[in-house]
Amino acid sequence: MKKALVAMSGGVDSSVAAYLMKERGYDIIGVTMKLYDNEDIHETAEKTCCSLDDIEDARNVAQTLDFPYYVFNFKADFKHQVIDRFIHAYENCETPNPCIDCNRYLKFQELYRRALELECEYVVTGHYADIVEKDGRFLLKKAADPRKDQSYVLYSLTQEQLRHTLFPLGRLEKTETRQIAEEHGLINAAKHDSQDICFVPDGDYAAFIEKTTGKHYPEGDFVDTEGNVLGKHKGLIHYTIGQRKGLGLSLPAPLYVKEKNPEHNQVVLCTNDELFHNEMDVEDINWIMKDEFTESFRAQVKIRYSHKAAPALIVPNGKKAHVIFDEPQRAITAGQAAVFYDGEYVIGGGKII
RNA sequence: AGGGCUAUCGCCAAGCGGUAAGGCACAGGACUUUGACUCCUGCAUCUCGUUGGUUCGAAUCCAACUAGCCCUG
Repeated sequence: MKKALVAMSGGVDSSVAAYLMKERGYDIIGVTMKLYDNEDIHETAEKTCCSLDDIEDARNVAQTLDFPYYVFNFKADFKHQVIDRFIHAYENCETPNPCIDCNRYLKFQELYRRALELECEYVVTGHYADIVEKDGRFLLKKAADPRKDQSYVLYSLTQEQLRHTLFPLGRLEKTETRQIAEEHGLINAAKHDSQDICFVPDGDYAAFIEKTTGKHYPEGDFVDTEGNVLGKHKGLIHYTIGQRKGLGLSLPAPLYVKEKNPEHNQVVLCTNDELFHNEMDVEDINWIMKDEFTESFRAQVKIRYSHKAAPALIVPNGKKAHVIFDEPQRAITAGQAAVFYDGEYVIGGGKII
């Protein structure tokens, strides 16, 4: 019997993933990755992802479905691979996507390694995405439910990882997932979807960074594109490209963050129209469809999780690429992931510079 | 010291005698496995600098006062 390790967050999705694996006849082990303690994230209440409640939910599901369940301590890896990268990105005036790092370094790297140690052939998660094999190559494909598709956050998966990963929910609609959970008496059938950064439950990521590093990020000037000072900002880490809310400025019209200037510790503001650009550079690309691309090609490109993929010309150069959109895109932001699609398939993706 | 102008929500700003537009900011919610964006709702009523007056009725007219700005000496 094939063995699989199911990553369980305590939510509905991964619980149903476990159920489906069991139904397909796999010998499964459920695992929750303990990513941090509440004191690590400056919280006292137990109401965050991977909290005791979530672990209890996952354990409960494992009991209901009758398979072994463990909690693995990934605190050190999470700190090193996710939180530290998150903080460094903001300190470098980039805007990180920690979920992507968590997938890349924890779920499909560290957890996969542990799976091998446990002689599991597969790592299973509750992501909404699909993996198909074509001519010996494993391709990452969008989920059937376009509203839940998570292929964007999985672009970093290598051939070896894709070969050893299963996404049982890839062909399901979210409503079907909840229905299955309900039908089989899973305790979290009605549990709300997770959202926000799991280690910043109150959403105030800047406060999290300041508490964690103990640093103070100095105040500076808001300036317009002409260099006129418009007011004081609270420190560069508080802002990201395209941001409107929280500037605290009252002006005749809304202004948005155009760019951050670390040399002068300034935040440059502009109108919405001035946020659109049609070119960008991407680095650290993981190519999925082929080992490498040498010719320019056309693709649809997503520049943030909830972005409608936009048509563009990709000019590859090894692990980097220059991207030229047909139509200018709003607030192209360094640090965010750019993922290239060929229809339903992920061609590859990398980090916007 | 004279002369002129202006005083409406935290900021900007409509209103010109008939019973307080709008924008920004802010708050809450929706959306969302990232940050954002977006959308919805709320946000001046012993109220329109103060005090009086005219009027059926005043933020809107009149007077005085107060404050700020400008000009002249």
